[in-house]
Amino acid sequence: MDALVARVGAVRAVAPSAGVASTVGHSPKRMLFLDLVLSVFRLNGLLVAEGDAMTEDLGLTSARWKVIGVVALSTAGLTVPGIARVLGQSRQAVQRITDVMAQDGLITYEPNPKHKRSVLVLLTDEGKSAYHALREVQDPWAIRNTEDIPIEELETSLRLVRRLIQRLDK
Amino acid sequence: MDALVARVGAVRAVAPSAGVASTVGHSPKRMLFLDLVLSVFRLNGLLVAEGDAMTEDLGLTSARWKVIGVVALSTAGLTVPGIARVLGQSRQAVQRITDVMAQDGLITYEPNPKHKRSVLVLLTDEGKSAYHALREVQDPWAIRNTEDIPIEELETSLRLVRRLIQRLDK
DNA sequence: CTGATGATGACAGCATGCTGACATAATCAA
DNA sequence: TTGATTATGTCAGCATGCTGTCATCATCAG
Repeated sequence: MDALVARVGAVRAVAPSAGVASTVGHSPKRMLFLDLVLSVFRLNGLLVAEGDAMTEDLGLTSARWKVIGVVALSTAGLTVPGIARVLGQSRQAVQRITDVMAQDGLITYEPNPKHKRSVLVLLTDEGKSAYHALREVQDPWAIRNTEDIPIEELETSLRLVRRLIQRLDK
Repeated sequence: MDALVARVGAVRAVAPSAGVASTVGHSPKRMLFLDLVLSVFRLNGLLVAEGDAMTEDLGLTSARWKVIGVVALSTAGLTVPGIARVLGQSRQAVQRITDVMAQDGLITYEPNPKHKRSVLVLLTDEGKSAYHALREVQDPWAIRNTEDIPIEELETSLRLVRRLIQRLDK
């Protein structure tokens, strides 16, 4: 909570008389959690912006970044609802992205031997090229952002986030 | 990366022949980080949905949830750009939310003695009532989601997320 | 084999958040 | 004080993601 209060208080430059309400009775865990929730909101926005900036020279966006990453990890293609399930998004949202990516020649819709209607999404040569170019920007970015962070902290945080995901996803 | 690969692999129910590409040469930290990034995207979506569900009976939404929480923490009001700075969002996005909240009688725009144009956002009685009702749902929710999580893990994760925010916010 | 159930495609509407642009007010340095 | 810079209000357009709806295809129990 301390940091949350500090953030509100820090805005006093604009409204100098603004103080901070009492936080008596707030349990530490609850405050930590609520602060974490707000921080996740904030980090999400920054990551989207970061993804957009990092991929704009490649004809990509943060939304395409998510999709191309998932498709690149599959060897035999994924259906649109399948990509959506991996990303935890609606199939309609993914469909909108893949449709534009297909128009731009990054992916192709190939017949699915296992399903007549639900085609498979595959990277075109151009898509693979974009993915490789993406990796050359994304990997140094990932390394740069973790080089001073102990691996134990990354593991702990990832585990916690996953735990929350699992709990909220029911 | 293991979990990422697992998630892609798990979708084989739809495209049964889909395998997983090689991940040789991927450093553990980088994979952890990229997995964390995707997980933050996912958690963000779930938290937005959770906020919407948790507040829908109160005339709120997840977006109003963020705003009302920040305003409630201030004693003398905040300007719209001030709220935006706390939340790390654009002032235009916040303005849109506060305008509707003002129409709904949850907040009022009061004259700012420190600034002629930039008015202060304050909770109305109805807004305070909504906030208290919100707390009665939000606090048990926060406790429920942290009761089996060690406080050290919450602290570590929050610190890591903040670190990333600070780094990406430049 | 058949009917019920679930999955998918396609279209629509909506909420949220972003950027750009412009005019005006506020602030600060010269 | 003046001029430049910054902050704010306002309007617009756009991207992303959600839900709802409906028709059609797939799957499975009976």
